[in-house]
Amino acid sequence: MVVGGERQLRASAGKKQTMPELPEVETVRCGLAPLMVGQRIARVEARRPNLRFPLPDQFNARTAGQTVDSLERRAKYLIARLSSGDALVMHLGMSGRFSIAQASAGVRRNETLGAYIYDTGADPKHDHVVIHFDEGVRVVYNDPRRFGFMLLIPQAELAGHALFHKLGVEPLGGEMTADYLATRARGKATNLKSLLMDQRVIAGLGNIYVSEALHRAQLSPNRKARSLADRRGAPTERALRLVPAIQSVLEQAIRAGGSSLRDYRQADGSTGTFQEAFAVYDRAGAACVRLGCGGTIQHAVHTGRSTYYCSRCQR
DNA sequence: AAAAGCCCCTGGACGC
DNA sequence: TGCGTCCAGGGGCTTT
Repeated sequence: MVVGGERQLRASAGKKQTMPELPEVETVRCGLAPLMVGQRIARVEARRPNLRFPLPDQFNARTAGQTVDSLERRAKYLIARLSSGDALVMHLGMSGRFSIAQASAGVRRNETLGAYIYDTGADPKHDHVVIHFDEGVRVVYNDPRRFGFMLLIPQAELAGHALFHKLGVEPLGGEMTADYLATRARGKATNLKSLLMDQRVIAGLGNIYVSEALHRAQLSPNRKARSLADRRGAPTERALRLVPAIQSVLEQAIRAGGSSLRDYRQADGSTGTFQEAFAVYDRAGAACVRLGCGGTIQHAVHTGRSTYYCSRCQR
């Protein structure tokens, strides 16, 4: 696998790219963690001054020589805790991706590299940040649209930071109960799609998985959010259906390695496969896959985002 | 305060 | 084939 000293797969899937949501970010985390955690950063190379936000002041000075103590995920953020006490917070935005390269010929292959390789087939001109590790591994951040960002935040300030302090529950963390959803939805005039997209309510859901979860729960995206609660604020049967629908779709997507079509390649060169299991996303005009439904997938727009749903079985 | 709209950015799809 | 136009969207910010 080590070819010409550069170990970097470059291939393209030739498919439409989708954005990273929770399952994709979790897939990235699982792939990067064995390469980064416990390793010492040799230097960080910022090839441009900013992504969505300016890259951190003294980026290299504050990271070089630091060890990565852990790599965590919160919502769609990756958080690398450094031995300095800082946290490197990374967000992939719409088009962010990581690839991994080994520095030079003759470097003993790091066996953990076999776990996941993210190759992107991405244009190197969008390789904006390169993290060089002592062992010769490079973690390369590529982001054509530059909606992603990286920030250095003292770990002690993470919880209170504007990015995090308003975030809602993790959908897979055990706090997302029907009672919780009912409490947060009670009295809300907005539609169900917008409620589920609201990161202050549930952290990490995005456009694809909201559509998929609503189909799984047989709930219309147009339904009023408040219909998840009854008059006394107790969860309705709809809220009880929604919880396992959200969780199962996310768990299935994580098991499939995410669904981002061109990204997050695994060691054998395969991509995430969950897009093959989409029931509604990007399927406008197609037949509903629910057995015996016979409906047709509709396209709609909620708060500026595409929504896909079956108007027959989602009520 | 809640809800909706705007904007950042680039590549890909599409129409002529 | 080339060029223009539109669309994708996470989330911070602004407006209503």
